[in-house]
Amino acid sequence: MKMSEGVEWGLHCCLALAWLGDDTAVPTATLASAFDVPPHYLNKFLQALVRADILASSAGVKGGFRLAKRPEKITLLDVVTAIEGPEASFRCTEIRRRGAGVTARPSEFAMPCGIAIAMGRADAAWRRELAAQTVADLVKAAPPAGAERMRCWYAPRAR
Amino acid sequence: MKMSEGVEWGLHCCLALAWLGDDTAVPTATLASAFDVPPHYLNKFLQALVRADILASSAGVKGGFRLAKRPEKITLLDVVTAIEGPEASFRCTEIRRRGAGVTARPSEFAMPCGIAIAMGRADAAWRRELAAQTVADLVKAAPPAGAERMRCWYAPRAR
DNA sequence: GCCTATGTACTCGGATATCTGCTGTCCGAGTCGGATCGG
DNA sequence: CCGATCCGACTCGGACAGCAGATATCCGAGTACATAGGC
Repeated sequence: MKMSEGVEWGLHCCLALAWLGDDTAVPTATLASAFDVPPHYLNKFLQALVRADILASSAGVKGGFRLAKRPEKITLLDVVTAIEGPEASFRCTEIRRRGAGVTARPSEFAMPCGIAIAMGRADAAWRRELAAQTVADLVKAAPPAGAERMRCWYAPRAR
Repeated sequence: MKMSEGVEWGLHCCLALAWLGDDTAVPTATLASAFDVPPHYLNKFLQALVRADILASSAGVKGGFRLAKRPEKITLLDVVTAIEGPEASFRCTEIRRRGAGVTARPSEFAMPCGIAIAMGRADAAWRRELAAQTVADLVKAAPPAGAERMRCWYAPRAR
C-alpha cells in the first residue's frame, strides 16, 4: 500500500501557491523546477487538483495555476482525495459469502461484514485527521524563510 | 492507494481459526476453499502471518495453520503490518530541499517537513484505531452462525 | 493618436509508451502417520 | 500380540511468470498578449 508521490507534490504545490498569494498564476514549469520534478508528470496531478476545484487554471502567456479558494478552505483530505481518488484503501470483496458462505441463510448477511466495519473505522479516523488540517495550517507551521525563498524563485520567472 | 486483498484474506483466516479453536490445524487448501480463493496465493499471505508470529504452522499429514497467540493478543494492526509491511503509506521524499530548496540555509531544514508531520499524524490515527481492535473483538462482533458454519466446513475435511 | 485585426508564443489538457509491484502459479524440502515386518 | 522400521502421502516454504496501475512523456487545442495596419 503505497500512496502516489503525486500527493506529496500536490501538497507542496498548494503550500507554494499559498505562499505566493492569490493573484499570481504560476505555470507548471516553474512549479516543477522549484521542486525538481518532471514538469509533464506534475501537470497530470495539477489537472486533478483543478478538477477537484482546489486549483484554478488559466491559459495563455501569463497563465498558470493559482489556488481556487482560500487556504483555510482547503483541507489535506481534499488534496489527497483529488489525487488518490475517493475510494477507501481497504475494499471488502465479501469473501464471507463465497466458499463456505454459500450455504448460509441470507439473514446472516443482513449486517455488514465485521471486518469491513473495523477497517472502515480506521479509515474514518485517518480521514478525520486529514480533514482537520488545512493548507493554512501548513503555512503557519512552515518556517517563514520558505515563503521568501519561493518568492525569490518565482520573481525572475514572471513577466 | 489500494491495500492488498491479502489483508482481507488474512483477517478472515484469523477469524476462522479463532472460531475453530486453538488446537485444530487447518491446511491452506481448506481455508482457501472456505473463501473460494486461489490456494497457492493464499499460502503466500499465511506465510507472512507466520513470520510475524501471528500464526503457527505445522508440517506433515495433519499439519496446517493455527493461531500462534490468543485472539485477544492479535490486533488488526499486527495483521495489516504483517502483510502490507511496516512502512507508512505516505513517504516524504524531501522535495523541499530540491530545486528552489538548494539555496536554503541548512538550519531551515532542522525541523522535519511540516507536510510529512501532518500526513504522519493521520497515519498515526489510523494505526491507533487498528491497534485498538483485536481478533477477539471480531469474534464477538460476528454472528454465532458463522462459527458454526466454519466448523461444519472444517469437520468433513479433517481426519 | 486611437482602435481594430492579426499573428505569435505560451499555456493547459488529454492521449500515449514504459516500468515497478501486486497477482497468480508452480515445484522442492521436510515431516507426520500409518502400514509392514520381525520378534 | 507388541515394537521398531520403513514407506508414502501430505504439508509448508520459497522461487518463478503475467498483468494492472503508477510513472514518465509527448503533442494538440485554446488563449492572452504584443504588434502592425488602418482610420
